[in-house]
Amino acid sequence: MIEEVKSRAKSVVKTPETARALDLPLGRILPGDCIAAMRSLPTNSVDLVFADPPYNLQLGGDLNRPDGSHVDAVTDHWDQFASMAVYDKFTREWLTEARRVLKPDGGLWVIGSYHNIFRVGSILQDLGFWILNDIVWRKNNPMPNFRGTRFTNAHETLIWASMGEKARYHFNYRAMKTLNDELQMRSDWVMPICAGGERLKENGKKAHPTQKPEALLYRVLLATTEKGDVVLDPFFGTGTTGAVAKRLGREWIGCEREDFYREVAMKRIEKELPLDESALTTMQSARTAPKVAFGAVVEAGLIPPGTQVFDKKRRWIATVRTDGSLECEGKTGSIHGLGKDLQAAPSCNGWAFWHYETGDDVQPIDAARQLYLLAAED
Amino acid sequence: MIEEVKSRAKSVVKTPETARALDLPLGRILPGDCIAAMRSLPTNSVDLVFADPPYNLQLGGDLNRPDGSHVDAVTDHWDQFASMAVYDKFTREWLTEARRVLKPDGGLWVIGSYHNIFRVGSILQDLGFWILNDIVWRKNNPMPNFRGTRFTNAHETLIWASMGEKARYHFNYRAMKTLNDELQMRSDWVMPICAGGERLKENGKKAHPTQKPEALLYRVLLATTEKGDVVLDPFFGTGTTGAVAKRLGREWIGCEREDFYREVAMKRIEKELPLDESALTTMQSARTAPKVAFGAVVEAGLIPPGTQVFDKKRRWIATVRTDGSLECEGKTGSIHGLGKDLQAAPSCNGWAFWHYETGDDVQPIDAARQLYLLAAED
DNA sequence: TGGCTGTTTGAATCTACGC
DNA sequence: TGCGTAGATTCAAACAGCC
Repeated sequence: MIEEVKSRAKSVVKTPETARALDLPLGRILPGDCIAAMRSLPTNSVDLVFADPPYNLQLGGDLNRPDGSHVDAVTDHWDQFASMAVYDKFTREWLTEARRVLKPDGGLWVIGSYHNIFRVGSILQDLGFWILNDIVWRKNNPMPNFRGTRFTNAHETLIWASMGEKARYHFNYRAMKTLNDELQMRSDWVMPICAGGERLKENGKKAHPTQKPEALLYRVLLATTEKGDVVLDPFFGTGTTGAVAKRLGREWIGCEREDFYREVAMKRIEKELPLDESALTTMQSARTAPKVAFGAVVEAGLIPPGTQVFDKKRRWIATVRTDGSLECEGKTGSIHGLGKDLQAAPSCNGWAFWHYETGDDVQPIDAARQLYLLAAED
Repeated sequence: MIEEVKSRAKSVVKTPETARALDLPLGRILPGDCIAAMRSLPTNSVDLVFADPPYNLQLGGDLNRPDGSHVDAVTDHWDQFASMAVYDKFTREWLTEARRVLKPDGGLWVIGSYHNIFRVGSILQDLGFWILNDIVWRKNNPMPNFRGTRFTNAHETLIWASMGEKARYHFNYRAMKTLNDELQMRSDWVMPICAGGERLKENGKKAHPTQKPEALLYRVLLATTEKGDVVLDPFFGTGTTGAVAKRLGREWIGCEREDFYREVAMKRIEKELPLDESALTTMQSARTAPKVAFGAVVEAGLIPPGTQVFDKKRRWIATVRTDGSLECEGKTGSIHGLGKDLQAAPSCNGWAFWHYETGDDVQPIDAARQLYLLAAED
């Protein structure tokens, strides 16, 4: 049996029931300003924040300088500076609320372009968030630069951060590797822009100018949340985050000030169907890094007690014992520990270090672990 | 003293003579701290600043690969800063000097990673620079994430900025489009890291831990400078900027406080040969570069009829025919079409797929296309 | 010489858990 | 919260060496 992953999955804690006990407005879009809306949420209650903040400076209504004076024309350098200060203040405020609402092991994602992402990145670092990666969404079909004055702006940037340098966070390494054809998922993601049937339209016009592709949210949520986690999107728009969260069995909360977007989003999410339990469970088991004890592989008879295992160059030959430990030249230990000791190395991955004979072939004992995993799925 | 800028090309203004009249230390590496060194340069005198500042990596303990080998990390003293505030102050100071030294129509490039680029981007915006693009250097061979804790950090970010929102700047749109097979050059550039023969070594050890690939500087300088322009690199290191500038007929000035790096850089740049006049003229020509048919390359004798071309692994060897088509195992077709058919692939870039022998070297046939383009116009 | 195999290496904020 | 220990973890490209 695959042993339960206790700490990372935290399946006990992360149930919708727990979330509801905190009186979270799950599956709802809070109206009004997102900063005020987030203030109504309890502290340490949310597992992930995904934010797609505006980066034009029209933050609704007139612009005001930090001292309250009115900014009338964004033309001269002072006014650029003033409007930038307004944007920074707004950014600091919503990030501060996001930080309060997040659990200590929660995650933060923000997407932006060169107009705003440097402001956002600096401010979230100043607030104590710890950047884990910056991700580049490389667009397959970007808008060309019609005037030929710059490089075609063919990407957007996402920042993924934890609550602090020492904070825990969730990363489903295996799921990402599986998604990427058994190679580590990289920091550059190639995806088309949102178009075609996925693009929401009302009366033939696109409902939202910057609707994000569902594939983007799919990867974000699969990588950094568990089933049942609560995802908050402070700039909900037409609800891509909510739609994908519902599909993947995650709980969601949105904030959106525009009535029209809230209506479109609710209509959209109602139509969304969650993947059924078995699909999610399969995904879950594929995702939670299946820790297999070598002892279980021995127990299953894939590498019986007494088998000789050896390093690639056969400098050391060890004997497998009933409890899954190894014995070599009078020393004993786990597959990792003994490999480490014999080589006098700082560390050793026993699965890759030790080999065994399979018929006419020699393979790392990791091959037996793979067989074990295949058998365990049925 | 500086003449008014009238046109984009400004070939009359941008001569080394003008620069020398300003007493610029062209072709020299200024020792000591770059901020002090830049203070010795006249105001409004430089056309481009390319900066590869310390990233402030803030690494933890040692890191080993899964095979137990040790990762040679960037632990040099020049990358250590006491705090983010100290790093910000340093960044503001060198950017301020860069701004003073730059001409009103000058350009600024900075390269960094998520550790520092958000600080740099924010500060340069605060100083009045106007971001024109952020460019993503997507590495096709990055270092993996050995512990499986995050996404593979597979890119670095460059910021390209002008002196202000209304400032003029230089962008060689046509040269970029030609370089990109007649498609607009995008904001994501795929290039390998600096390795192999290009990587400078002293006594068998790498001379500099973070040497940048010449291809990167080549594209930067070709895109945003003219022949004869003055390029300043405040973090010169082993002189990639200087080497490529010299090759492309640009003037250069470096700042570098480490004696060892200065020595290595000067030795390197002395060996560098400038491209000849006709090649440079072609490169900055604003005239429409024709899309090159492989047949034209054959016709020009760069790859004569009868030449054997082959894929990198030499699975297929084809013969070049007079009309620029290929023949292999009884099949014929264009460089793209035959490559596609042989591999049973959905598409194939024949310029990159087929290779040929050049003296003692093997190169993609695209190299011949580049030669053709250089020679095509006087 | 050539093909094959094994080794080395690169801007990296790189573990989890129990006591 | 700090420390000790068990356990898990890599991709592409350039070289070097060997047959």
